[in-house]
Amino acid sequence: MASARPDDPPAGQARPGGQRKVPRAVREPQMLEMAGRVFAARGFHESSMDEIAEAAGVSKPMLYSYFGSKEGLYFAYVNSAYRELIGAIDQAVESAGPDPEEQLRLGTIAYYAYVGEHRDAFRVLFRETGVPGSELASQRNRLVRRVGAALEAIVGAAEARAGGPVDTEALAEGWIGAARSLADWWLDHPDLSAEAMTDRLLGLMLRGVRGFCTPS
Amino acid sequence: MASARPDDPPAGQARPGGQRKVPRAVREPQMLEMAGRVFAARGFHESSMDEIAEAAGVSKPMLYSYFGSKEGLYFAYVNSAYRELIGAIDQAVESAGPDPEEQLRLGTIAYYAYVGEHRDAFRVLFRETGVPGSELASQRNRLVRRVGAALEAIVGAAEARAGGPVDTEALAEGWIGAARSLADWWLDHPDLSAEAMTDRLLGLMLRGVRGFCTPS
Amino acid sequence: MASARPDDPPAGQARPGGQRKVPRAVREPQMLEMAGRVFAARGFHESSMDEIAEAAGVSKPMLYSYFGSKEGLYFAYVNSAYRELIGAIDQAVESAGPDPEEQLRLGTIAYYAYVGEHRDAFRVLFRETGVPGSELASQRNRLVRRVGAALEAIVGAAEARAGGPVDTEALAEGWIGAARSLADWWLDHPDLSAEAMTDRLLGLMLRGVRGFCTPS
Amino acid sequence: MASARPDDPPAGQARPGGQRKVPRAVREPQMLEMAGRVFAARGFHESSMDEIAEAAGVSKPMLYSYFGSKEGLYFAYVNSAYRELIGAIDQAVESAGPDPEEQLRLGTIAYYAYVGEHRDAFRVLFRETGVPGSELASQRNRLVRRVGAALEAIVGAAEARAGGPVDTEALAEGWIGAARSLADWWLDHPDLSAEAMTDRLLGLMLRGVRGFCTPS
DNA sequence: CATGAATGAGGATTCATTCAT
DNA sequence: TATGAATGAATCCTCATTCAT
Repeated sequence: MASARPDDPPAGQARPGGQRKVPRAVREPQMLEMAGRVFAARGFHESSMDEIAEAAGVSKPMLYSYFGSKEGLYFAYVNSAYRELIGAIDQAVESAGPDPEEQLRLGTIAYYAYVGEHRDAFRVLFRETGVPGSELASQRNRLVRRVGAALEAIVGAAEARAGGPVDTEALAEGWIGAARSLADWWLDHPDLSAEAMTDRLLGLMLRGVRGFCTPS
Repeated sequence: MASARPDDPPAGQARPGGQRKVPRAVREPQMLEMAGRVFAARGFHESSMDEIAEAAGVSKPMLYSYFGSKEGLYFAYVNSAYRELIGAIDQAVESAGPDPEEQLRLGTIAYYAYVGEHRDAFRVLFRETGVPGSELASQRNRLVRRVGAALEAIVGAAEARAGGPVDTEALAEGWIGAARSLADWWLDHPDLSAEAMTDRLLGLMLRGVRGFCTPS
Repeated sequence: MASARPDDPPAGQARPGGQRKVPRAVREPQMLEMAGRVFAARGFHESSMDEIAEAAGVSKPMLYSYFGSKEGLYFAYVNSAYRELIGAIDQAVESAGPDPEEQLRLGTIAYYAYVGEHRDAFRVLFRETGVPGSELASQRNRLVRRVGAALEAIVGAAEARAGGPVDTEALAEGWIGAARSLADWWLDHPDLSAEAMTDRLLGLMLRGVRGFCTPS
Repeated sequence: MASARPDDPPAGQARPGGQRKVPRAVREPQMLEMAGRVFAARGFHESSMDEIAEAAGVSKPMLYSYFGSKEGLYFAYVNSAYRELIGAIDQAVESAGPDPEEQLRLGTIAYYAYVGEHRDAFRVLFRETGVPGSELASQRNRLVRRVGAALEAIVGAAEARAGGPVDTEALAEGWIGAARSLADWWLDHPDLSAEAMTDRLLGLMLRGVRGFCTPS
């Protein structure tokens, strides 16, 4: 599965020498950081404790002494990342006034700001990695293009002044993401019909799509 | 990681006798079907060819002779599933008239119908499996609840007549899914600011959310 | 072990249609010939019955029905090759007069002529060891005895005071080893004739053989 | 192919307790030694890492951690053996005076002495071909060049009018082939000393080499 | 605190070989 | 006769995990 290595994790600053007696409070974040890079680059299963240990400039027994197991390390990383993300969002929301829409806007900015600054964390938290996915792109793209075409037709080529094709692609991605998540949720609430799910999705998204035609 | 096995794949009908000399055209779909079940239940990496072979009532060398490798098998399944899904959507879209919104509606129904009837395929195609995910739920849910609260506030508890809390949760899931997908797309188009991404997401979703307050 | 593939075996004439009902006397040599090519190119262990069957344009069960096993096929090939080689040498020796040195010379020419015309056979016969070789001993010994007889005649039973039969056998082994190595070297310097190779070998060895008669 | 197991490799001293924490410098030669026994007894392909590991009283992952792969282990063994052999020969040659024939004689004695004391190494080095051998070429060539140099000195650069370097190389190949075959034969007639073997080889070959100087 | 050394367990893959047609 | 389909049995190799220092 050589092709699955997206990009080798950026080698890390692993101070060669590896000081001894570094206090836990210092070493732990270092290890988490490097673990995150490796997890992001390789996915959970393709990451080996060996590589993480080396990247972090630590010996494997250290990893185990700190985190207990590979999963423990993974959870520790995911948790800390989630905590950071949610913390950032909470702070942004609090800094907003009482207007829920403003809260949503600032929270979303915080979300994207976090994603922009912590690509690795985002990859680990939200992206499907660790599955031989490269060849799936073509099929996935067909789906995106299908949806994109329909959305473009709705938006209307004429009115789509600023955006152009790229915009519609992003729209389609968002649409599919929402559809997927709703379906995901549906799997745990199976007492609804496909039509009901469709109503929900359209109810949520269609106005927004239409809105791109007319000035808000 | 014994606890990570979500639910044992439904055992399959693997006729113990395992007929010999079944023509290829018959055996291949059987194998794909069972492979799908196992992949859906365990994820790619946790699925072993041994288990798949046993579930399919076939010997491992058959799997290799038909699909070449574990990845080959995975791709074969994913491809056939994607093909089915896209085929179903295309058919639905064609059966719709020229109205793009109607196309979108029927396509979406087809999508959910497919998901409803092929849970395994959906899991393999769209769900991140194969990562020790169970314990992440709590964190993820905090995020959903944050968004859900904001959305609920917008929708207004008073006006949320029919939906109730579940609806808002679904809404939040959809929102997060869209946000995630847009972020995913952003990773490949990094020349936009976090604010620009936020504008996109709000532009797409906010109207829809608002719409839940007022009769469409 | 990709680097071990010296040169892909020359693809063979495997008639695509694969006639049915070909009499054994015709098919068997075809199969042996192709088997030899593959064995020579890959070595015994790296050759798969699949590849041989395909190269010979036959199905694997045919191979088994004719030769019983992979080793059976290998032995059949080696045997037939040895038989050819020894036959050629015998004929050359007989065509020589009674002079043992002339016999040796003509026999050696025949040896190199055979090697030159049947590179594959040479490779299989003399290059590969580390192979289920025990049963080949009989054939090999015939070759040793041939050479040994000629050498003994040269040395002269009368003068061979100290050495006795064992000595001549050792002599023959040494002779054959040198001949083999020179042939090996010839494979990489193919611009010499069989006669030239024979001159080299005789020039190197004959004096020594003669020397065993007279006090050094 | 049960009958193909010539003689089970001599079981080794693999202390059942298998000490832990043996330093690498100690364990590596142990492993090589046992690997050599197994390779000699079975040949490369018939030797399994499982068996070697067990014979060496080590776990398989150790083998891989030390040598990387089965081929790596094989090369490591062959290399060390070649180095030893060539070292012994070099030392003997240096201890000889300036006379090339004496050098050849002492070198040959060293060769047979080594073979007599390291049967396993000899078997692996010279019996097995048809083995991932490409990288062995360099070592083999060193041996050829050693012998070639001595022969060339005997022949005399001055008199070697026609032949040139290639000839000497062929001569050396022939010499080594004869030496190897005699050693091979010696393995089955072990009641001779290394000196006796040397006498035989020199008696057979030396006159021929000398003959290249003077018109026959 | 920190690690070099070691392993149990299991996974993907291949191949000689044989039915059933 | 001839073969497409099928498999049991290994083999190489990797990895999370743990002693002993």
